[in-house]
Amino acid sequence: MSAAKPQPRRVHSGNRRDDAARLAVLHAADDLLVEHGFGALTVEAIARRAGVAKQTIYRWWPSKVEILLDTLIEDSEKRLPVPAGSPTADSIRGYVRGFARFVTRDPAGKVLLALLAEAQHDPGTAKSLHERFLGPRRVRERELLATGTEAGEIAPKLGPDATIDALLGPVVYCALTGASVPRGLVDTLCEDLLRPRAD
Amino acid sequence: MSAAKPQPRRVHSGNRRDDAARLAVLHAADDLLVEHGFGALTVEAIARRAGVAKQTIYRWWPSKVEILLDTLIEDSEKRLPVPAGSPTADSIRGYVRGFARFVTRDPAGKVLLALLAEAQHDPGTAKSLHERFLGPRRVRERELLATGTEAGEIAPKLGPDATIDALLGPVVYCALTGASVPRGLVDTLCEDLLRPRAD
Amino acid sequence: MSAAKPQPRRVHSGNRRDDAARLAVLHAADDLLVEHGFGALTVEAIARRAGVAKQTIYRWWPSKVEILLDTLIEDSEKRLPVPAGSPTADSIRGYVRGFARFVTRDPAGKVLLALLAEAQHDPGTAKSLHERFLGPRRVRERELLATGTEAGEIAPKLGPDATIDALLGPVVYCALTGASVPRGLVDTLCEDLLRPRAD
Amino acid sequence: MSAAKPQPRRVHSGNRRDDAARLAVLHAADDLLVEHGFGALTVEAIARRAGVAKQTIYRWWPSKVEILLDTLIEDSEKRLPVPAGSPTADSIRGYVRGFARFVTRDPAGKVLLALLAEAQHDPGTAKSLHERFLGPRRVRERELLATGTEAGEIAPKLGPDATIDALLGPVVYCALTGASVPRGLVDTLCEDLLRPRAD
DNA sequence: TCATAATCGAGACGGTACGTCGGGTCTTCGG
DNA sequence: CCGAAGACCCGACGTACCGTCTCGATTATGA
Repeated sequence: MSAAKPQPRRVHSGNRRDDAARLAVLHAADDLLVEHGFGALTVEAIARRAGVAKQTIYRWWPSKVEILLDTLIEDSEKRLPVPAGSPTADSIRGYVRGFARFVTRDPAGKVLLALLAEAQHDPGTAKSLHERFLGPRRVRERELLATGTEAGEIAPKLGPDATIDALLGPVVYCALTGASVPRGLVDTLCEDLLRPRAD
Repeated sequence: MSAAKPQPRRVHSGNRRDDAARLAVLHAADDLLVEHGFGALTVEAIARRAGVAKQTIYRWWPSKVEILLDTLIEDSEKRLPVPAGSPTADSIRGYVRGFARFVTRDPAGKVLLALLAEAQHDPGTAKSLHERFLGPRRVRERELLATGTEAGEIAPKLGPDATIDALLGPVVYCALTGASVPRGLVDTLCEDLLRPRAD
Repeated sequence: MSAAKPQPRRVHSGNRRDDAARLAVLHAADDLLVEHGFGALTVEAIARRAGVAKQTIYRWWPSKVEILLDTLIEDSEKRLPVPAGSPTADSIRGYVRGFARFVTRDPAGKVLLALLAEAQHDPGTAKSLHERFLGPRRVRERELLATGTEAGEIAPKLGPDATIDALLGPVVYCALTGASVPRGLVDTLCEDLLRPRAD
Repeated sequence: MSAAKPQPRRVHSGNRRDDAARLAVLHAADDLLVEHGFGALTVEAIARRAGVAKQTIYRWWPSKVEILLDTLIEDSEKRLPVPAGSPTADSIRGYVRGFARFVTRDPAGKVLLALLAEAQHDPGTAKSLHERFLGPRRVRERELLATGTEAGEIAPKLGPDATIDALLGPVVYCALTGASVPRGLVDTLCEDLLRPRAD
């Protein structure tokens, strides 16, 4: 590091999309959200922080919401995968517990909350969030329940969507209100909703 | 010269706060939110629509969020009161059903969703929402459960906050994702959570 | 002074115009102009400083300019009277010297400069300034020259208005540009313009 | 679809300053001053009239005063240059006459009067006006007198600054009071002040 | 080999809304 | 009726971002 070169200025890759710029944007967005909240998440601030021109952002993302969706999708697939294969009652309960942890403690969970919030303010966000995150994930969650039911691991008394809403809803609501998820809540719901009465 | 009086100009009340202006602001905010969404809810737009000077808004409300809170508090007390007196299992279930209707179909419910959303973006909103709406209402909801439990009407298996989160959370989550509350969801939850297994 | 009475609140006189309020306004205007410049001279600031309601100002003065004109007229008649009676060449020169002092050093002179300036920005000010100050004073100055000429004290080579403009103009210009009046300027002009060449 | 191109929208020049915007601002300011006076000369009005964003004005000018100074400097150098080279008594008198015309009849002269006025209200304006207009011009005027004196064309009886103030002051004063410069005033002053007594 | 084409940083541009300030009008209330 | 107080509508202030644009430089590609 020489003092004579204060800005080593990341060199870009010519003709092709610059992946370094892409990552810089994603991380800048993530960091700004976590550090200063959604209010500080302006395109200008992201560009500043990422050391990127605004135009570079607008070239690749239609809005800051899509940036957040990109990070959310990547992170959630790493840190909160929907269990595949043949689930057990335990693994399903584990997923709900993981969801609670994700949404209340993981920085990436803040991104989901922020997008869920922004979706209330802007229909375009709602559409994107459903198409790119909520919808696909819900499909896999339904498969999870279906496979578990077929295998006799669980016997939900409600329909699949109702069951999922009943399990995840309280967790999300707690996160949105800044509360921690009360101890026992997830387990009780899993027992009540996934086991038949005559268990 | 008579026709040259183009400004009938609402007359205001001198030294005291002008209640007509107050109501005009509240209604304008409500209308704008319902008609064009939170994104269009700027102080300038409210002022324009209400026929009021911006300064009059800033004089009485620190932010547009407080305007919405004012309307939410007024409306929710009219349209979704927490049952007082001695509750029955039925009246408690009725409250949860009413909550579902409020939050998915009542225009005033949109205000709650918008504020819950904005609270994710701005800590000040979160604070106000808790202090002025969520907190006081939660107090009354806890009393509802406590009275019902003492009277032997219900026997919740979870703690009061967990019970309330488990009942209202799914409803709020459905509303936030734009889904309607699945038929049977509320009833099933009430049965499971408010009655002991061996009922 | 008792701590229990923080505002001794000047008592007003009921039915008649309150002269204390009138003076408080005039002094407040004067003080604000001298201390913080014309930019700080708002009606609100005058009212604050004078401990007077805005309406009291608007009731008696059509604008802050008229307030300044009131003080200017009062002060200039005290501190820079146009010599009356039978003038000598010396007394005329003394008047011009006095004018220079007034306009460059006397705080009341700042009021004249401010009004002359404001007259460039606002035709109403120009009108008032002429009607209430410049015009009447010019009348007396012309009389001064006329009487002096008749008495043989002076023999102006230019017409009366031209002479006055030529004598006072440089002084005003110096004041406006923040310069002091160069030594010898006034005397030389008086000699050249009031005495015939072959004197 | 072809006629659907309603925005011909002046195209701007990318990374560099848009000269069209610069000129639009200068002309808008000039026009507003002449048409509606300094009172109507708000940044918002200039922006509106010039078809320019407010930010574009604030980007390049610290205040509306500097806009006026820009136009004044440009215009005065075109329409009222200080004679260069070797002056004659006639060319010097011609300059003073030109100054009188400029300040009483040329729209650009109104800009000078407005700035001189605003300088009374605001020290920053005074500073700028001196540094960018009055000072440099005064330097050239002193050179004019010095050169003329050396050449024997004139023999001022007063110092250079006093001479200039005595020549221009009356003209400016007449302009400020809305009067026309009395016939003979300029010529008489030039004769008296630029020629030695024993002429 | 070298023109072409796409990307990048930079940042000017026309806009909209922000929250504040002062202007001038009005009404209430106490003396 | 006067004066203090202060709410009201209005419009300008100077700032922050929006999303679009043009620039000049950089670099991989293919004629």
